[in-house]
Amino acid sequence: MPPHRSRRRIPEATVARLPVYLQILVDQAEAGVANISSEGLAELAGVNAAKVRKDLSYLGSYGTRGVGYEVDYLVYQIRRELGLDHDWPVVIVGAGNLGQALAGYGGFTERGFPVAGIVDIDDDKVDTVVGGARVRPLDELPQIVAARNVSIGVIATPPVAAQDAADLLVKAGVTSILNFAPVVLSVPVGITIRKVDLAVELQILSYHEQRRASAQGGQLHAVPNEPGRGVTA
Amino acid sequence: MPPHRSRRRIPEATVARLPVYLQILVDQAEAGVANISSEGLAELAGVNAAKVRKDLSYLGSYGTRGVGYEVDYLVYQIRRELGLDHDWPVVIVGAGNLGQALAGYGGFTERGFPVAGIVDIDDDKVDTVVGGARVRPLDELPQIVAARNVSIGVIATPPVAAQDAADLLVKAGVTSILNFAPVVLSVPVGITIRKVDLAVELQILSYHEQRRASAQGGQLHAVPNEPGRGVTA
DNA sequence: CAGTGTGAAGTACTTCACAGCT
DNA sequence: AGCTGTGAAGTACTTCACACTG
Repeated sequence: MPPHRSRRRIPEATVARLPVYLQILVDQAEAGVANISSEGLAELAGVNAAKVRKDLSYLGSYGTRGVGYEVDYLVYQIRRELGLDHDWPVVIVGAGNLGQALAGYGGFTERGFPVAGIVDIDDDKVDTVVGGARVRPLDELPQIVAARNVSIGVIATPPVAAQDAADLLVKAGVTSILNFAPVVLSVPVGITIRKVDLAVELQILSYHEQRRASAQGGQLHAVPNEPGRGVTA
Repeated sequence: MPPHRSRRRIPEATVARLPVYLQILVDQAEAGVANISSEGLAELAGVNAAKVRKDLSYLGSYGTRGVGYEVDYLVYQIRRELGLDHDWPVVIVGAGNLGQALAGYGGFTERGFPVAGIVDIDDDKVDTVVGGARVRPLDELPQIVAARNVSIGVIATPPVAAQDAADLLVKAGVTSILNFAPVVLSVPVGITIRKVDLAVELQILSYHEQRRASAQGGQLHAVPNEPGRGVTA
């Protein structure tokens, strides 16, 4: 089998786990580990070894029977499959609390997602500097997207402004959106959306706490590991 | 059927959607809408009507055939099922960029998760005030948890400190953790963990962008709506 | 007769278990 | 002998379709 950029579709559940494996493999490589078995990787990722093997099998046959996987090569293949062989500049809409924290969070740039710009509708926020980026007015969004060839937008606005932000991002040419506002966005077919709602996460924890509290006999229930949610409209 | 706090297990996928329905229903109630059909709610939530009906059926038979659901009553029932009939104070570990943004984000308190405290190991951060909360030293964590009866902890530390933070939270008596650090935590059985990894979200988007770019013929693929990931160790 | 509640069918993902390679 | 890669079995979730009810 030639080294191929695999064209078979990879299950979403697997796509959501590949970044986790990648992170672990990079750490292992830094620690000087050259090879790893599906069982070793599974242990570190907190999943079942069969799942690791099946997940990796979607990339191709990159393991060696009797031995395991070469860490560096796996890193390379996962990166390629995820499209991480080049940077993806992102534009952030909304320079409030969260927008500022995101812009200032070094982890983005470090992991291949440099902040191409951050915009806000509020003139008072424009020209303030957050995390090395100067906040630009909202109407410069199209220029930023065009100039830096941005295809990923991040919405960090208040809920009421989120749909407008989405519309503007799409109009500017962005094709993927990460939405932190607690609203359901509607976008044209072909635009990929992911939503991160912090309150929803806490509410799910609350559900489990509440069950725990009312579980007479106190027998504990296992909640399975589960991947991400995504939408391509 | 008596108004019951349902004891049947609700599928995780449903639990992850209930907060979304809840948000929409609260908005609708505020807009003066008294009744809503599964189809109407589905539309607003961006899901299939059958899914809405099945999800709601896990709570009990709270609809009226031929009419739909009474908004206020549904809000009440979902709140109860999610354990949102009282507040859940949370403690935040790590007062960096993200920790500060979370503490300052009014949405938490507003949605039933007041910040009982924020702690940091760094003395330079201690006593600074973020979002109305004064940062306390890490070793006060147990007192905060005990005093405010906190059962949910939020980890907003750098990756290397996250496992320590988790251990301390568990030792202090926290039983649910929302982890923003990009590491896999290991915790005792019975502790519920949810992880939010911003870089992972972007990498998933990157995958779809990358596929989009290399899709000869450009036929578009629909990525299904998918709920959250959770772990109870 | 509109719209819920739900068995049954369909789909997606997980796990098992083992053949096959090194 | 050990560990991958994968059909097949198992489980979880989604969607259909329709009986039933207000």
